[in-house]
Amino acid sequence: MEKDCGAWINLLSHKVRKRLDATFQDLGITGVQSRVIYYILVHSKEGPVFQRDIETVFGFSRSTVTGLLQGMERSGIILRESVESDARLKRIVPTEKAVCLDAQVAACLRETDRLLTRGISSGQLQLFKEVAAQMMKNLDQWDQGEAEPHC
Amino acid sequence: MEKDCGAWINLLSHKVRKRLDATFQDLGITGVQSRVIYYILVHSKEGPVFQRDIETVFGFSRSTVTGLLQGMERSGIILRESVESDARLKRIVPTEKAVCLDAQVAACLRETDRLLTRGISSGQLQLFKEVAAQMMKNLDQWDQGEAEPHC
DNA sequence: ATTATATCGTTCGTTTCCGAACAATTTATT
DNA sequence: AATAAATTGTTCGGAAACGAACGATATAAT
Repeated sequence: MEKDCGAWINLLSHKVRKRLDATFQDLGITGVQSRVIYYILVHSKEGPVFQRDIETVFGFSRSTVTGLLQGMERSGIILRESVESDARLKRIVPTEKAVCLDAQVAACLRETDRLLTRGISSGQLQLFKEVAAQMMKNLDQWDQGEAEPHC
Repeated sequence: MEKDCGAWINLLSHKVRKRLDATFQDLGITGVQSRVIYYILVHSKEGPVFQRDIETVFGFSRSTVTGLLQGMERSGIILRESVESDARLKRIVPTEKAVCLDAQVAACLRETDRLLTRGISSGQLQLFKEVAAQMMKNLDQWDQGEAEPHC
């Protein structure tokens, strides 16, 4: 029985998350949180980061982002501040605690990526990313269209 | 900012699941359930299927499989029967309802895979799978070893 | 035979994810 | 100016995933 592409991707994704969770357990944050906090740390230097940025960058749904950030606020690694210029928005701000984790988080993410791509040439990796990008495009196109006939 | 491999994979995985969920909504089953029921339908012809088979094939944890199958039993697409020869095991049996869905499920899974791989040559796809396999091996190796230094 | 070990499934609490329905606010239309 | 439409975030219920701790059973070791 041939395993389809989706199954491959799902399985791989689980394993990656599992590894990330284990890696960051000592730091008191989860794998997904590590990615989000890293993004916030990097981009809040350049300008304000809002919830909807997390949505678009990570491809999470609105409600997912809400829950995720609530958890992170509870853990004390971010704050969510109201914005005067637009009352709908909330600015995501990293706390002291998050800034302290910065170097460690970055190192862990790099290390995990190194492990993941062990034994894979940069050329192969490049093609892998290209294929992944194409797949993403395919799914997004369908998502936009939405009107395609169900099978 | 370079997006790391894990992020790519996670994002892609979500989108695939989303698409599968939407596709199977009309049939009253979820995306993951569709994969599992397909596996069961195919393999229960050859011999009994137990929960642990689902574990190994899909890479899910024990508790995940329990919950998944409980949901499927509640939906009436499978039964879980005790086995006389070994009281620990439970045989997973597809119901009438599941058998009726067989062709549709198979078609939907194929269709989703077709959409996913649109615009990707079979050579590229082959390499994609090889890279994914290597990544899986890398993660499994670490999982076995476990003793590697945390970053 | 008894004890130890391994296997299989359940339960519990938690995180991660979604869609749908909602409220509040901003922007566009007219 | 008033109404319509779009954007942002929340809440709710549920599915999908995990680890840890547990009980029951089967197999191995002594």
